Amino acid sequence: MANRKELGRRDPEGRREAIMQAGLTVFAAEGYAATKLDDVADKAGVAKGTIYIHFKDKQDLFEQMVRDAVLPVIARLEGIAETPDLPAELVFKALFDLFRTEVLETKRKDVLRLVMTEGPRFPAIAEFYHREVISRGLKQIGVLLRRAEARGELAHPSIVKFPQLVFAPLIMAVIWDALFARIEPLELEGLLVAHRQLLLGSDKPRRAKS
Amino acid sequence: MANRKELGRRDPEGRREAIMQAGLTVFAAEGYAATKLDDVADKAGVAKGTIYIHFKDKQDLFEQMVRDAVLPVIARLEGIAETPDLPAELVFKALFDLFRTEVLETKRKDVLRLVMTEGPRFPAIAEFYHREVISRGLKQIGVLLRRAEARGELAHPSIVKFPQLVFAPLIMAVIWDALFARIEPLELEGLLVAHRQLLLGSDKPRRAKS
Amino acid sequence: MANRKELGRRDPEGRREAIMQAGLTVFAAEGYAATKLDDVADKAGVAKGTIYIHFKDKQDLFEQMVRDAVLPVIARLEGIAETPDLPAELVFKALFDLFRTEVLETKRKDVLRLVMTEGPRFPAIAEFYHREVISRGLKQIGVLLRRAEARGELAHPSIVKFPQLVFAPLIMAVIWDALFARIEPLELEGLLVAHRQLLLGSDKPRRAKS
Amino acid sequence: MANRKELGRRDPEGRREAIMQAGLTVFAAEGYAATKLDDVADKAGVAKGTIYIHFKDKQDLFEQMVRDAVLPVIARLEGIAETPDLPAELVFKALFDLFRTEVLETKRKDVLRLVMTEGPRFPAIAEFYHREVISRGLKQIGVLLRRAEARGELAHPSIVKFPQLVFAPLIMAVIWDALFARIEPLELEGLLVAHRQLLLGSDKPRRAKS
DNA sequence: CATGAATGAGCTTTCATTCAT
DNA sequence: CATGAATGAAAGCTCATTCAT
Repeated sequence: MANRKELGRRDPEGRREAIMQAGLTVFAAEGYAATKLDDVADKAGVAKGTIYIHFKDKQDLFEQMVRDAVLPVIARLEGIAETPDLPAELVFKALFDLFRTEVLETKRKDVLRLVMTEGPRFPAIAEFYHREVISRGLKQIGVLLRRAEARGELAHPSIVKFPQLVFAPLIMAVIWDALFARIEPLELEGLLVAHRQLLLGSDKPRRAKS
Repeated sequence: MANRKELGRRDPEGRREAIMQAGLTVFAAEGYAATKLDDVADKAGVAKGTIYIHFKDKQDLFEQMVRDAVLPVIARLEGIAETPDLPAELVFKALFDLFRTEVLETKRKDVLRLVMTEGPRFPAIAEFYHREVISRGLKQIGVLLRRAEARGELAHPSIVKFPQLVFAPLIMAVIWDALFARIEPLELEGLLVAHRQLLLGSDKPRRAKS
Repeated sequence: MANRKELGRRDPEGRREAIMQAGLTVFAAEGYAATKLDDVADKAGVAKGTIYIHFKDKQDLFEQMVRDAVLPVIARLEGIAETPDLPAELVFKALFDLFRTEVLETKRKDVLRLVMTEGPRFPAIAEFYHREVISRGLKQIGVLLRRAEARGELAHPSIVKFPQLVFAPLIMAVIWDALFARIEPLELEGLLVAHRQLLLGSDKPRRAKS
Repeated sequence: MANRKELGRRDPEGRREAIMQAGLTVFAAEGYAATKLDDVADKAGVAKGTIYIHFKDKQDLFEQMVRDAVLPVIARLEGIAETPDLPAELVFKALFDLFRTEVLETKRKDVLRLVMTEGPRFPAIAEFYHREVISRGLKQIGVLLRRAEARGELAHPSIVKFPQLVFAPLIMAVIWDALFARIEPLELEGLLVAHRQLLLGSDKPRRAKS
């Protein structure tokens, strides 16, 4: 794991990055409290003391790591609702695919889970996440939902008031995966297709009924 | 905090119970790793050593506590789909109301959250929970969904294959509450109403539009 | 050094005492900052953690130890000036002998030195020492001096305003001993005799001269 | 604090000097063990590594600093007893005034205190100080005392054998100042006047009595 | 020479677990 | 059974010292 000597004796940003990467891995595996900075240092290929050059303390490393991992996602959030002429079906597909490939199938999934599990003990993290990710995300989803409703694309208008319902299955998927992946893995793509059909009420099955 | 003297000096089962209650509270507030058995003992009104009379170690206390808190819920799960003649709308309402009043507005919400957050480090807990709660629950929901689909009550048949979608908003609600209750509390009842409308596709709003 | 097992597994006061004794020894030898609680624990014959049962932290151990060592001296201070009819010569002799046998030739000498050397970093200790020892001691010495002056026993009345001059040689002796004992030991008794002669201006030598 | 740039970028001796000055300040404030070379470097306006160019290690810096601060005092010591015709009163006044203005009211007071407090852990320093300052000083004072005694100026001849009594109040003053300056400042000049009167037995007050 | 990031031994403090009472 | 003082293995953090730049 350790890539000692791989990064030149002088590469501050690289070291900082390596420590945060290692931190993410260990925090995700052990949880905040059970994480030993010794392990993080080992995995990052640095000495224990080096962590304290780049971060004030364990908590600072954790918070910086979360912020750092979340920042690139924030940029993406702004652009979701940008092409207003696309049918909602495609937009939601794009949205869920983005989430799947960029979060669920990535280490960012672990950051998301850490936010969920450690957030209650890190108000600063919870607030940051709400402000930077949740409220922005909900706003964007709100735009999408209202536009879709205006076009009659929504299965039911009441979702407009509860945009959280749109991403609830994503949250569940993260949790499910962490708990039950080995016991009963989730068929994620199918789940998201079904969820979209619920949201947008595709007509084919309905017709089949009448 | 301590209810010393409240349990009549001799009452082994009461002590065990008190320890688990105290454990639940502290585990929920601090997380497993950050929980000090000193605090648990204080809150339970017993000496630290007493914990080791009733439980093998910290992990055992945690697992017993989860099991104990989950058991009563299991009993209820079996009976959900018992009255086959009720319309799905009412059954789901009953189901969600049950979950809301018996879990979300109870300390059991904290147990559920502990399972979600600590589960990855406690395979035994994850397996137990999957076996005793999740798979049973999904089976029951599956029955409900198939029955509803047979009657044409479902908004879309694809949910039948993904019964997890039914409780995804409940999971999200637990997480949301723990993270953002203070920042932006969730209007739980409305959310669940909307979710039911999505699942069952109530026609009224649609008609009102046409 | 360690007297492990010598004090019964239950003897809280004994353990506390042993830790303070060990602390005194190590603090005196190494200074506060350089003292390792590991060494204190070893010397006291207890486990490291045991220190934290009896004392909040290292600083608390230090302060308690000083207080504890100083307390018995305080009691004695009150009684110095009690027999007003004795000639000053005898009173001062008794005073210096007391200091010599009870402090300078005792471990209390080390406590006194620790107060002097560490006091600037422990305002609480400095204040405590001033309040409980210095100001009381000066008051008593003041009484002695005024009484002696009234009887014409003093070599010079100006000491009355500077009672610190009375114990200055004692302070010097403590310092000298710690620094130069091996190089050039101080002939303490002679020094104190000479000091008394200075204070009280014994006439014999003068007469011998004339 | 740092006087970066003040020493013209190239001035090895200036840097060495700056480091010792900074060292003196920090050692005096924190004590040897608690002094961080980081702080010394900051205060000196140099990088931490620079200290190791000029000094072998922390201990070397400490010892060099003490030596360096003590050297100029040594020169003065030699000349104290040079004008044999002056009355002892004036010589002692000059001596005490010198000590007061050149040590007690100077940073050298801190060096003196450091020697007293850290000396027991630095035998080299203690020996150096004894050899270069104490024994020379005592010799000079011895000369003065014998000369004064020969002229009948001494209050009592026994001081001749204990010249330490002459500077004991100076030691006490340094300690007192460090501990109690804020609580009960010492009236230094008056103290030294009284001390001189004790040593030399000025006659005026005596006469006033008779 | 000067720098300051990096190192890692070492220290204080914590806390799950034990066991004499 | 119950107690809680005692234990000692960790873990977080510091800081004297080194060395590539």
